[in-house]
Amino acid sequence: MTKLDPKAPAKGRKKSGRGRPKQSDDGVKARGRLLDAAESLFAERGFYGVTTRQVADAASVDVALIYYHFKSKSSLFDGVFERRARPLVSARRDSLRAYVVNSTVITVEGAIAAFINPMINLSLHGEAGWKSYFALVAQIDNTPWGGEIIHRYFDDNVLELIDILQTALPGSPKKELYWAYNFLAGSMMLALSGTERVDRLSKGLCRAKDLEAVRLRLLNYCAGGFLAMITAERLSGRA
Amino acid sequence: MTKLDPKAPAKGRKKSGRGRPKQSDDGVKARGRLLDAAESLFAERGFYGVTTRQVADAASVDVALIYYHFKSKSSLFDGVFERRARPLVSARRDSLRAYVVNSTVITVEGAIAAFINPMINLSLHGEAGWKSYFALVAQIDNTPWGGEIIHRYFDDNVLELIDILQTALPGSPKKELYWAYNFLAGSMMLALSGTERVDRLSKGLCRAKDLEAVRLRLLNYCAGGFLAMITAERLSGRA
DNA sequence: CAATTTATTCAGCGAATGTTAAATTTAGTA
DNA sequence: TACTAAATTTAACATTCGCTGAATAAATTG
Repeated sequence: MTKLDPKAPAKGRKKSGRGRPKQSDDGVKARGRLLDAAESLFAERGFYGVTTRQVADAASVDVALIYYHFKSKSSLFDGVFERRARPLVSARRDSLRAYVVNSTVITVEGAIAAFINPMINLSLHGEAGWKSYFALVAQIDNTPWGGEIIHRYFDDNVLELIDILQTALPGSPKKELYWAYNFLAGSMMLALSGTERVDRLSKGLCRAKDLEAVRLRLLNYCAGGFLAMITAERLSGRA
Repeated sequence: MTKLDPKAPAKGRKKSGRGRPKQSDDGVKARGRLLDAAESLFAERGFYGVTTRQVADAASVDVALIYYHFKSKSSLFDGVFERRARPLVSARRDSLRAYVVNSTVITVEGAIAAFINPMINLSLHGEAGWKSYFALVAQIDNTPWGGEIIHRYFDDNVLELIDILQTALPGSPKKELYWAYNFLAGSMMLALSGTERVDRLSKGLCRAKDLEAVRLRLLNYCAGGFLAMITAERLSGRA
């Protein structure tokens, strides 16, 4: 296999000395730099593929500081995850509710757009770390142990989406909506993972980083998939 | 976070003693047991989350044997991946070609079915290790470093599928087919990952292990998505 | 100003990691 | 049968791992 080179320790830091640093150190506090570094590294190689020393080096800080600000490697991971989960969940909840309030007709396309647009917008126009964050979420979402984290933070959003979809598709069994959402989630996460599979497959014709291209197509694809699946179920022997 | 407990060393082996074992040892050779154990563990916790000693213990064998049969942990991983990639790629190629040869009309549904059915069939009716294997593929597919492996083994299959889809949708730009495939791949991998996200989300109403339910719905969903995406593109300003 | 709290580095601990050399036992071969 | 090859365990190696206690310096508080 050709896994990422754990890279040279990257010892380019300035470690000014012992003791509490002067306030004007460099604007960003060490705690934040640790979260940023951890986010980026966990997104590249996953939780187990990153050592605390690598995080500390990338943050230009001593390892021990990780155990001061967070109390373990696991808690550092939790910190990374939580930091962006909260605003993301809020943004998505707001987007879904705004759609319901401001629309005269609730459509599948509209509901899905309200669900995925906050993520695409954050990845496109938010702080750079959001891209790493989505790559991290995409990874742990396809992991057995990631389930608890994903559900704890994101299920509320999803259940709200599904309620709205049921308004758009009255009479369709919720079971079908759960299945369809699961397919949507897989597509969306791969699209936001930053893995650039489609670039290589298409020899550069498609570019995964072009999230506007993704937004348009993912919306059409998922809405069409929802409708086709529901229609097929309705035509068959009603489960 | 609540990651999987690396578990007690599971020291339930019988390690018969030093030297080459008698032929009737237990039917399955140690090399195969190592591949099985590694497959299962890598699928649970990923490459970095598993130690060579854990693999050896699960295979009831000494660590050093890993370095005798494979030459490193990385090569063990390669061995795990290759073992099933070859038959899977063959099965899928055969399925796609049989579909083209035996059908009077090529449809999107038919092509997608020919592509996904071999995987679902192997997971449902193949040797138990196939489930672990698909979980592993799902994981590394959403990983930055997994790209090289995924492409090396699976791109041929995908390009063949896309060629067939273009027969079913004459005049549609290949670019759109690459995008649509990418969405399909995300859904399919999450569906085969064994993560049971949908079980928890739906509070047991949907069961991820029911791959017949997945087969039916994934097919309708993806075919509908393909057609809707292509149609939307055709209606808009032709990219 | 003195005392305390906060934020940081230093130095290292014990355990675990990937890996290897050597010994040992059986299978295959001349 | 004697010799070589294959398959396994034993015992270790150097390195890295997550983590901690102590020292130190600045900020805050009274």
